Amino acid sequence: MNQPSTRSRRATGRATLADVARLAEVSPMTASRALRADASVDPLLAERVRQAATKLGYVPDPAARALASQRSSHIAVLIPSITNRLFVELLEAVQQVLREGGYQTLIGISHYRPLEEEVLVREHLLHRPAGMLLTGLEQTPLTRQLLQASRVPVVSMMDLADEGEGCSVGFSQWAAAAAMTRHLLDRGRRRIAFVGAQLDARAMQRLQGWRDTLVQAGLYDPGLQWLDEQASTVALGGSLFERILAAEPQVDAIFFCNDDLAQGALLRALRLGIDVPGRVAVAGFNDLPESAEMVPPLSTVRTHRAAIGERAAQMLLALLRQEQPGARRVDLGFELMVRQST
Amino acid sequence: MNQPSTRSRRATGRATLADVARLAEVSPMTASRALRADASVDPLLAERVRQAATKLGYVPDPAARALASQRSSHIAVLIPSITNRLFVELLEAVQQVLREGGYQTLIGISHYRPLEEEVLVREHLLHRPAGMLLTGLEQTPLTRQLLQASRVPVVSMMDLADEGEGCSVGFSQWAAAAAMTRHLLDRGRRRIAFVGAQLDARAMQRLQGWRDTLVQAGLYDPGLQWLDEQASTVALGGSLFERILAAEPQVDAIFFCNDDLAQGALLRALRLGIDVPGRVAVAGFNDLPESAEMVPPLSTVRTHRAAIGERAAQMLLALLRQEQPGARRVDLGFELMVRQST
DNA sequence: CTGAAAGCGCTTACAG
DNA sequence: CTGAAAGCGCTTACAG
Repeated sequence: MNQPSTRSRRATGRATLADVARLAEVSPMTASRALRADASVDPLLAERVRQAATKLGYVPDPAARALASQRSSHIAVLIPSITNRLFVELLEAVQQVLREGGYQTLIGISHYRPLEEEVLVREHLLHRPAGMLLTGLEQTPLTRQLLQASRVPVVSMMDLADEGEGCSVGFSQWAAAAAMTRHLLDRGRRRIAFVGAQLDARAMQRLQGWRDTLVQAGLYDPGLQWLDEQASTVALGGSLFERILAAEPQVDAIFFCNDDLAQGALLRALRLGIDVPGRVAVAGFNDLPESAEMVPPLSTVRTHRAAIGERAAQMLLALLRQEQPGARRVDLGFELMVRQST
Repeated sequence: MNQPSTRSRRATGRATLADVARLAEVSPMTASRALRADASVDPLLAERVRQAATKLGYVPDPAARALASQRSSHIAVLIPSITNRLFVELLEAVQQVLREGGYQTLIGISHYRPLEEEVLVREHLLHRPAGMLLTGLEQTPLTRQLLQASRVPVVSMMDLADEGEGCSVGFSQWAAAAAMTRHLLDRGRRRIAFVGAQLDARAMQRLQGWRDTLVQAGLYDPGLQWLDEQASTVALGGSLFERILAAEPQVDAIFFCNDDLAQGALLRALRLGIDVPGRVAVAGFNDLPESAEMVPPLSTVRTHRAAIGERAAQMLLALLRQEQPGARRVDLGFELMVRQST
C-alpha cells in the first residue's frame, strides 16, 4: 500500500489536489471545481472538500494551474516611472488589493515611452498574466493589438477612456489644470506661465487645460508656455523658475505641471529672496507630502492616486471573476488645495 | 498526417520545445539541455537547436518549466517600504539586473515589520521563487528556518552579514553615522543631538555610531537622543526640530537619521527664521535628490543604494548559475556630503 | 451535478 | 553525450 514508484519525483511534501480529493472522498475534478467555486458542485460535497483542504493546508500550485489553464495568477502592472512618488502610491494601492484577491503583482516600468511599454506588454504576455493594469492611454497600435489578441482583461489607470472604449479609472487632467488656472485668475493674476516637463500625455493635457482657460479669458500668450523634455525634478524646477523670471519679468504666476518642479521653484525663490506669492504666485500639481511643508506652503491640485489604484484593481478583479464591473469608466476627480503660494 | 486528436487542447499557437527539437532533428531532451546550456551537449547539436529556436521564435513556457523543475523564473524582493525613495532606487536597480538575467521581480513590502516579512516569505515560498533578495538582517527565527528549508538562494541588501553568515551587499551604518558625527565635532559642535524615527535596525545602528563617537569624545549626553517610532516624514522632521530646540536650547547641531527629517527641519528653520548653520547645524542621511536644493543645501551621507541593488542582484544571479559569487560580503561604503547646513 | 481520460510543456531520473 | 519514459499538479473537454 502506498508503494511509491521507484522513479518518484515527489519532493515537495506539499498537499496536492489529489490528497484533498482522497480525504473528501470525491474525484480530483470535483475537488478542483469546489475549490474554485466553479460550476455548481453539490454544496455538501463542496463543504467536505473545503474542510479537507483546510485540514491538509492545501495551497494550489500556481505553476500547475497556469500550465493547465493557460492563465497565471499574476497581474502585470505597467507604470511610467517608479521614482515618481505618484506612481508609487498608485502601485501600493494596486498591490494591496490584488494581493487580497489572491494575485501577485508584476511591475513593469515604461520610462514614459510607448515603445518600451510595447516591449513590456509583449514580455509579460509570454507569462500569460491573468490581467493587466496600464497607466494612461497612449498605447502603440501594436500594443493594443497584442492585448486584444491575448484576450487578457485590461484596466487603464489615471486617464479616462472614451465611452465604450475599455475600462478606465482616473480623472480629467484637463479639468484639474483648468480649475487651477481659474483659481489663479480669480486671485487677480494676469500673466500666468505654464511649465511642463517630461511631456507625457498627462502633462500635455494639463497644458491644454491651462491654455483653453486663458484663451477663454482673453489672456493666452504662447510665450508663457515653457516645455522641457527632461524629467521633473526639484532641481529642474528651480532652474526653470529662474530662467522664466529673467526672460519674462512681467509674469505674475507660474503653474508647474507637478509638485517636484514647484517645490524647486519655491526653494529657489527663497535662495534668491524672491517673494512668493507677492512677486509671483507658484502652483503645482499632485500634492506630494512635502508640499504642505514648503515655505510658503504650496497651492496645488490633489490627485487621488491611491483611490485610483484601488478602484482599478477592484475593477480588474471583477473582470477576472466574470462579473459586470459596474461602471467601466470611473472618474475620481481631484481637489484644489489652495495654500499660501498663490 | 498531423492528424490532430479530437480532444486537442493546444490553443496557444506558440512554438513548443517539441517543435524546436523536431526542426533541429534531436530529441526534446537534447533541445532542453542545449537551450539551458546545461550538461555538455555536442556543440554542433547545440548550435542547431539554438538556430531552430530562433527560427521558430521559441520562448520557454515559464509555467511548464516551473512545474517540472519545481522552481520558477521569479525572484522575490522584500523591502520595508516603497514610499521611501531609498528602497525605490534599490528596487529599480535590482529589477533592471534581474530582468536582463531573464527573471521577473516580485515585490513584497514588509512595512519594517519582521513578522510581516515572515508572512511574505511564506507566501512567496509557495510560488517557489528561484531566489530571494531581502532587506536587512532582522529576520525572525522562523523566517530563517523557512528560507533554509526551502533551499532558495538568498542575498541580503543594505546591511552586512557577519563573516560566513550568508550573502550580503551593503555598508556599515555605524561607520557612516560615526563619520558624520566626527564631521560635526570637527566643525566645533559640542552639543550634538541625534534624531531617529521609524526605529528600524538601520536607524538604531546609526544611533550607535553617533553615541560611540560622542562617548569617545567625552561629549555624550543621553538627553540629546530623540527617538520617535513614527515613519520619517518631512512634517515630522519639522516638528521634532522645533521641539528639540525648545527643550534643549543649548543644542548646536542635530543629526537626523535620514534626509526626509532633515529637510523638514530646514524648512521649519526657514519658517521660524532660525539660522542654519549659525544657530544650529543640521545633518541628514542618504542624500536624497532634493537635499542639495534645500536652503541651505543639506550636509548628509550619500548611500550607494543603486549600486547595492545592482550588486546584490548580480550576486544572486551568480548563485542561481551555481557560480562562485566571488565575495559573499560586499561593502560598498558611503560618502560624506558636506554642504552648507553644517 | 460528477468523473475518467487526456493533456498543458517542460524536466527529472534513468539507462545506454 | 543522448534519449525514451515518466511525471510535475493541475484543468479542459467530454460523456454520462
